[in-house]
Amino acid sequence: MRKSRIETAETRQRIIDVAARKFRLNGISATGLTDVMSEAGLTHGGFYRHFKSKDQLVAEACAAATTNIVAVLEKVASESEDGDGFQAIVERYVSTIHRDDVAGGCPLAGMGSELAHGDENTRAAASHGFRELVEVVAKRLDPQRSDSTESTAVFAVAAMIGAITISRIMTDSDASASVLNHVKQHLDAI
Amino acid sequence: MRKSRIETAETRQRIIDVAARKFRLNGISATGLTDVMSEAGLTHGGFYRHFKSKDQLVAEACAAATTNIVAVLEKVASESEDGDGFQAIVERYVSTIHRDDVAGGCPLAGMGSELAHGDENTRAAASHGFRELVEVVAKRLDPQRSDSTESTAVFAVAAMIGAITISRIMTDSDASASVLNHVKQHLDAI
DNA sequence: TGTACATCAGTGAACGCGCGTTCACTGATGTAC
DNA sequence: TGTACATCAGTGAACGCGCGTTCACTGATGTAC
Repeated sequence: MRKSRIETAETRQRIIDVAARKFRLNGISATGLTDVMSEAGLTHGGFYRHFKSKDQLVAEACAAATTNIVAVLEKVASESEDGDGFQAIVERYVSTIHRDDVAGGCPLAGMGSELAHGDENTRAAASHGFRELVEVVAKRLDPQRSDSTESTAVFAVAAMIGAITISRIMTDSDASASVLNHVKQHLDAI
Repeated sequence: MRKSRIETAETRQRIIDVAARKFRLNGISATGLTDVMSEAGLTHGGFYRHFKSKDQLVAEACAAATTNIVAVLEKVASESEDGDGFQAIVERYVSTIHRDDVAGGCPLAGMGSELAHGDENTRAAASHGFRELVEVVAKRLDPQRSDSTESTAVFAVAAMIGAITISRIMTDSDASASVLNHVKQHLDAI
């Protein structure tokens, strides 16, 4: 039954990707390893050939998810034809598309409150993700970065994360979209 | 063993209060009914004399927690001696004190991502809490409220919730406090 | 106001279930000669 | 390059445990006369 090194690496990556989606979609505590493994096409017993604990998977899934959202925003910004790219980032992040794509969205919004209860490595991965997010935004706010650019970027990212978190809680879909629009408008005015 | 109507009502309230604290501190999924009941001084079997399910408790605990944070901010604003009260609200909400008081803090920050997975009643309670929060802030931004005041308040509350969420995730305590300070400064400038 | 009975808050055991984790086993892959 | 053996990815059963929920029972409270 042994698999080749390439297959093993692919399997490991597949587990991380599935976990990253499930944790965001249903929550970390609410997602079982059996769920993750079966969606990755495996039985749960093999999990510990790849990770030493669920906590380790959580940390790696968090890192993978942050890397992904940062790459998406980087791409969106660099492809934007007019402006500095900041507006394009906001347009993408603070949108109903992002709100409705929980499994593929920003992990800081999708599992923010649960990440606060994570272990050291998980919180470190999430912290690093936040810093990268801030950097992407800061770079687009002002290529010659200063302390105040950094500060503005922190503020913007906090508002973006808060907006998506709230928009996913709200029961009224229109009110939810309206929250996103208000936040978008204020961010554009920064 | 039957208790008086007054005692029954007190017990019910005690369960809600304990739950509201535990859910914020450790997360909703991660908190068991046995935990809640034993901290309320009861055995777990009696739970269903007061609530028909855990979901119902989650919804009521969420409502209780939002009512509480709104009252705190209302009080802080009305007691503030200078300014319009908005600054006092920001000072209180976006603080390391709030960051470190997870069990007694804002439920939208403490269990935000988990509330998005809640049932209809839970999400309705959380949505209502958000609207109240926005109203408290809007009232202090401008007593003669307009649509744009409302919009600014939504933006401010989103940033506040995002800031506390992030500050609790970050591993570096100084960096965490610095995020709060940056957000606080930008909100004060609104 | 006093008595007889119904109600029901709280107890503690039990339910089925899924959790994270461990382990003996399998057989294909990787390694050493 | 070919063979012999060690490694180890994945399987499937099992572990102890805590979960949400149910239930028979208890005895003090509430109600009806």
